[in-house]
Amino acid sequence: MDTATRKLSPRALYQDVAEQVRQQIFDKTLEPGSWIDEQKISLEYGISRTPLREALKVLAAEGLVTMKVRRGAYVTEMSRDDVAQVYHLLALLESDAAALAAERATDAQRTQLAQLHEHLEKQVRQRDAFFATNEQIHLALLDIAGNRWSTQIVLDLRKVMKLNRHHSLFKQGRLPDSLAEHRALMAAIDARD
Amino acid sequence: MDTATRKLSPRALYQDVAEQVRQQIFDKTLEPGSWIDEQKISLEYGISRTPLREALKVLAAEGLVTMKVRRGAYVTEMSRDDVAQVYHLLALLESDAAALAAERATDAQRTQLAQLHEHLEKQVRQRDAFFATNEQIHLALLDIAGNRWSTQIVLDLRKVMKLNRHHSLFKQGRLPDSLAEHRALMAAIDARD
DNA sequence: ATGCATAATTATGAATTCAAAACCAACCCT
DNA sequence: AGGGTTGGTTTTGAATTCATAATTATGCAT
Repeated sequence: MDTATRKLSPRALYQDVAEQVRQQIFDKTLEPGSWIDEQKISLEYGISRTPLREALKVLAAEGLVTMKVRRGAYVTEMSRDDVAQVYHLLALLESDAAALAAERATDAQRTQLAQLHEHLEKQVRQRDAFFATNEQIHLALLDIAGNRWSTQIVLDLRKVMKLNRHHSLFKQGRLPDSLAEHRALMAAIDARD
Repeated sequence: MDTATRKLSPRALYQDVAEQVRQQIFDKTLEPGSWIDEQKISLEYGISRTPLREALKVLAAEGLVTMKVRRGAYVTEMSRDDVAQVYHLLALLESDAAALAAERATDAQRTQLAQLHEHLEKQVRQRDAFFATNEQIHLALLDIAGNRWSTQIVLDLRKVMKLNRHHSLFKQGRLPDSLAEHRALMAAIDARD
């Protein structure tokens, strides 16, 4: 990699690589269950295996890949049980964040949430936009709750959720429920409860 | 490292190293806030920097160390806020696990829990033994709840809790509370609620 | 004497090299 | 013909080497 590119990135190479591999996992270029060929990928990116191996350890910690001794890393496969478990966990953590947010939010934060919610209501027909705003709201709630450990865990869990191909279908079916929950949530936040 | 030792360990070297550094962090050989000298430690262990660096990335993912670009890694410092946040999270996750366990536990698992609880009651005067049994019960509950993601997160959070020196004092003051909670919990489990 | 600039040192980040374990296939023996 | 063994190939695991950024120290000028 040329020096000019390096200068512009405040991140270490292995972090960039982790992000690229993460994207390849999300867009299914690297399929769940498939082994990750270190040599092939490092050649592909024009780097050595060292930063790639460090990146793989980061991804393993996030749960996106699984490492087997002397066999290397493969993309994690999510069973139906795994999906249910992670979904349960996300619900638990985000409910907690919402409850804390209802107590602690400042007036400015409340108006911001109200705006996002209003925005959401208008996007019921546009799935992608809806999900994007939905995620924004959830992140805002986490931010207001102010528990950095909780936030980090939710971000990681959302990543592994993206591994599952039934993910969008799953959420799609729950769209009306989601909207109802959000309305109840906004009411609770207004009531500071 | 000699081949005989290697044969016996199914783990990779970086995992062993991660465990050793972890212990050094727990027993305060490596103090919170202090920089980790890669060269020094790799010499100390008689290994190269490569597996140590990989181990540090694992520890960074666990939250035990923090990495700064071009500065290396330092042992994470837990602020009072951090401790409160992690404590809150642990309470949330373990309550959830307990609730699930109350629903799902088999008869065999219930008797096992009852035995552990009985054991605990007898150890009120022995702090160390009490904490050990206490932890056993919590792990058993997580196991019964059967959410591997949740279990992994709790294990990681317990690790970072050990960073804090006020940790044991904190728990000490809560010992009677802890016992009361456990009694309520056992009642709930008996009632399958 | 103090402050800034520059050089030397030190430590991290990455590439390369070396070692060894696992996989695969061909061959031999029963 | 089938199964096991052995040799070769491939890939991972770790050590070593090289490059580069950051820190520290030194010297010069004001």
